[in-house]
Amino acid sequence: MHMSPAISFQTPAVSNVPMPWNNIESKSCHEQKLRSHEVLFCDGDEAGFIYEVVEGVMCNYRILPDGRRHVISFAYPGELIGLGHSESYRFYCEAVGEARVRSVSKAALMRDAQEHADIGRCLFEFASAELASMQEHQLLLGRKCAIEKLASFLLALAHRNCGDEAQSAQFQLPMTRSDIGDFLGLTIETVSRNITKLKNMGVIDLPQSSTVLVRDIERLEGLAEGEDGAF
Amino acid sequence: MHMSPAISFQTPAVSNVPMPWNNIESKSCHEQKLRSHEVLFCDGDEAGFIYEVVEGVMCNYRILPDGRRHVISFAYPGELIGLGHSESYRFYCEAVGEARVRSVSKAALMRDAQEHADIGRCLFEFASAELASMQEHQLLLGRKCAIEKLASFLLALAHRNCGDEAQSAQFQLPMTRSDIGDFLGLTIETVSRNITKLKNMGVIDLPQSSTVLVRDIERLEGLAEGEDGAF
DNA sequence: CGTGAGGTTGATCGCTTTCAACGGAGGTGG
DNA sequence: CCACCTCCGTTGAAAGCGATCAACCTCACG
Repeated sequence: MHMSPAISFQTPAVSNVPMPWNNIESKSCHEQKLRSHEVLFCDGDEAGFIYEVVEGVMCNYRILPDGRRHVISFAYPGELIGLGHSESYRFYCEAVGEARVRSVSKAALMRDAQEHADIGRCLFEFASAELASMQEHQLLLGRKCAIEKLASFLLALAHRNCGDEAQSAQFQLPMTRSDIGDFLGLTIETVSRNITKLKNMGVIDLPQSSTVLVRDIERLEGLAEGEDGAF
Repeated sequence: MHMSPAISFQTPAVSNVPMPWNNIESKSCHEQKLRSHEVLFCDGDEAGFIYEVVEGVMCNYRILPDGRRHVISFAYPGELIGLGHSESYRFYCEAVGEARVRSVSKAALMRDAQEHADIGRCLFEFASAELASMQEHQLLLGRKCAIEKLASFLLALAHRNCGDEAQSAQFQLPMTRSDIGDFLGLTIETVSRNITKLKNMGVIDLPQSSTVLVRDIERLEGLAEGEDGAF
């Protein structure tokens, strides 16, 4: 039993177990298709729905008054968006590429949770898993240097896309360098430089700028945890 | 209705509403007293309990293999510790000064949640509120400079200790500069320098090194949000 | 072929860290 | 009672890392 939080992805697994409310609330559930960069909801919008990503990748972000942006998380298929909001959403949510999401009315969900305790429990489990991965991400933001951040990020994507056991993994980076930078607390230039550095070290390869091939996953793991990757 | 998450404290309020399980689970609930720096639980311990802080301040932190430390949150009275863990705790928890906590068996709590939907819902609300404040803290860690971090931190403490409406607020800093640094992603020296800077700017005063008096709360709010405090 | 967005690379700057010394408060023992 | 020690906080000087500014490259698209 492994939960898939929307927030961050230090927790690798993606379970395709159907959500428990699928059977119960199918009538208040409906799917929508999003174009690239289409906005699902804005900071301040009434938070009426919780969303499950069906296909594609969603990006949750906030913007400071002076324009600085912070990407809170990327949400992959099977993950939930919209937990942790009360009356109104506290961040923006948009599609990174084309995407599909399933919306569930929050009111209906809460009503059902009163009768079916396992729904409430399931929501709590999701929220817990999300908390866990956010704690991991806080550590990254507060205490890791640039190359450790990149290594951690790529490692998490490798696990998410290719499973935990894969020795060499190839996957896409659907998001821009700017998205990555705003997620890791870095600038695009620093992201680019350190990806290049990892490539020059032989840890990864970049067939295209949006395709990553992990060559040495153990080394990547070492770097992510801060094993002196100088030279 | 305001929740009090244990994690971070960008959400100011502390409600002293009794937890809903107090009436139901009083038998599996008991209080313990902690000396200064006494450890409540360790990273890896079996996560059998959820704790409510009754008195004092608790500190949740993690340690990287190479010794770097990251403080996830400080928990004040009325707040919960131990949400977001599955089988085992994923961080250390210790008392900042002397403290008292009330422990609730997680198993008993989960069992009761199956029968009383409002308990499950309440836990979910707590977890949601915690998520919200962690998102705020992520923004701080990823995108704010040192003085903005300090201003945000002191502002949050002022609200927590003195209420939202107080014009000038005085409060204690029970934690060390090292704790603050590890919470904000800074070194002790940078913490010290920027507290001094705020003092020299006339925004705060420091009767003792562990007592803060906020002189100009609007200026502090401005700095916390990044209104160019260079001048 | 021109255009524009996204990505890379180089040079320089500045903020935070690092290293180091000092000061004050509290506790202990002579 | 005072010397001494340790822990915590402050301050200074220097170094380093990531940010900033700027140029160039690449690719998709009209």
